[in-house]
Amino acid sequence: MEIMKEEIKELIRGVIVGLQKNRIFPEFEIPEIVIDCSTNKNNGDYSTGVVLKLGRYFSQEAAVTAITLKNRLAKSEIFSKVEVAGPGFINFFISPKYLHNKIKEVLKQKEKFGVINLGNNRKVNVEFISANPTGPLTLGNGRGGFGGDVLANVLEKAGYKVSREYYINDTGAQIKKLGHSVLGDAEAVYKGKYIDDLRKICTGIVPEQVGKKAGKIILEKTIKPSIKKMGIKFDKWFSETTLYKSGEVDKAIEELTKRGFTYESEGALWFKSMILGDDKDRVLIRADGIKTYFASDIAYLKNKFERGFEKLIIFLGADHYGYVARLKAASYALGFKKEDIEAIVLQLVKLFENGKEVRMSKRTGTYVAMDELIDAVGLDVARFFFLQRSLNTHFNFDMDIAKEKSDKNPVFKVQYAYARINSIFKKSKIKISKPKNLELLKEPSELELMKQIIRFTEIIEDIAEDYQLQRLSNYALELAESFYKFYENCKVITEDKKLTEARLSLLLAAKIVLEGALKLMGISAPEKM
RNA sequence: GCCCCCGUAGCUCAAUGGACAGAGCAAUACCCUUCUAAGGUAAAGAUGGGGGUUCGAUUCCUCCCGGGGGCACCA
Repeated sequence: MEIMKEEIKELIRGVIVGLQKNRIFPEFEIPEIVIDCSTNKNNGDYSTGVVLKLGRYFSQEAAVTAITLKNRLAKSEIFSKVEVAGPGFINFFISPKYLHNKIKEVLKQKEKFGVINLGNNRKVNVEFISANPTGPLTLGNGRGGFGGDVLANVLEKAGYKVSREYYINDTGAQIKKLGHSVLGDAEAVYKGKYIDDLRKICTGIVPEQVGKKAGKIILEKTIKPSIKKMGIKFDKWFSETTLYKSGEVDKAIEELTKRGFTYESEGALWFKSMILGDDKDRVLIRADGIKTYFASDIAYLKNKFERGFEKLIIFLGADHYGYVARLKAASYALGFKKEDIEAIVLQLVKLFENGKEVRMSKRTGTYVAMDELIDAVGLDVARFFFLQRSLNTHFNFDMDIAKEKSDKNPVFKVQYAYARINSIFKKSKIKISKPKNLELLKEPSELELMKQIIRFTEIIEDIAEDYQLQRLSNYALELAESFYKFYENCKVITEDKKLTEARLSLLLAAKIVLEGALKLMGISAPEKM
């Protein structure tokens, strides 16, 4: 299925080329043609300011040039009207006939509607959460969790072959600290009831061993159940320990050395990350012989690329921001491309409860775990709440509002629309499998709903390109709203059998897309509410 | 000191460099003998401040003012 914006883009490009051939337009390299989805209905459904960008190639005013372009474009069946406005915008009004055809496609493709081939089946690895197995998942982990999961869903829909991966830091300093904490000795850092509980099960005297045991229990009994509760399924749980056991860490370090990217200083082995864009060089092997977390991370990076992934998407907490530069440096040093690593940095989630900020820290034992949040507000609300916000802004989560007003949460607005559509189908007792009499749909609210339905593919494309997940929740809300307006203005079940069938056909398309959007977000689509 | 993120309506958040800056919650006035009122309609309400680039800036650059986070032989 072609994306409407792309279709318009190609059309414009073709017309410009034609005008150049006929020497009506001068020769110039055609810039990227940007199609805007108009916010104001008076400005058409879509618009472009491409002529304004071409200004320097024309002696006459932009508006005059735009008119020439417009006259050619107006011949297309896609539009019912094309007009020039303002300084030289070209506004497009999508024709009902075109919309009817698109709705036909939706009914034909059903749940496959929205699938595009942007990814061309390329393998992408999405690594997210990857929280240390030292305690329950926090709201920050939740943000990354939902974000990673939904991005993976969208990328799949956009034609990528996606693998979801969780990296388990099951060795090293954090595990040792966990061991101390469980033992309750002077070097303990983590506190909380779960540590006290672990103390009863994990006995021993060596911190590393106790920590490993405790980490395993936390992973299996706390983290994995939480993730299941969050509605996330990982394709792979990757253990850091295996990188050491297989000798991959040593191999990675060797390779960096072979390529001339390491040096020794003060008894430690350093990686020359500074010449590759990092702030400073980084230690791979400490003076005491212990390899750093960064060393195993490089091995992990290498491992991922060697498994055939063309792109690595990594979700990082804001506190790991500084890590991006060195990861990219390492990937370059190993002969991979920096651009193939895409780091998504999550800004912090702050929690407010009873009007006050709750400082979240595993170390002090004061935090609200993801589990508690889901128990309090439900998975659908939790997901929507997180997904509405851009990942790179600070996010204040107000527990009081989430709890109190949960029945007014926008997610219900979307689900309610879905439930209502179902209700209408139930009442109508008419089964629609093929589109019928679509040409009868010409009310403004009907046309608007159709336009909204068709935008789904654009949303998929946009997100697959810029990873701005909040587009999806916004879209779902807009689609729901279009449905409500249709619902208010157009009665579906009437004496007019043909019109009833036409409107049911439209509703079926709306249902398919609404369900598709909710599914991408991992939110349920209830038959009734 | 250096680096990153943020500052938009009373609150929480949107807005691939485009036209009149959108939602939800809160507040105002209407609409249930009508396919589910968790809905609709009407009105009200915002880009921290100064420069700059541009035909056009919430968006890009710069300075300032606020808030947050990084700058380990920790992970």
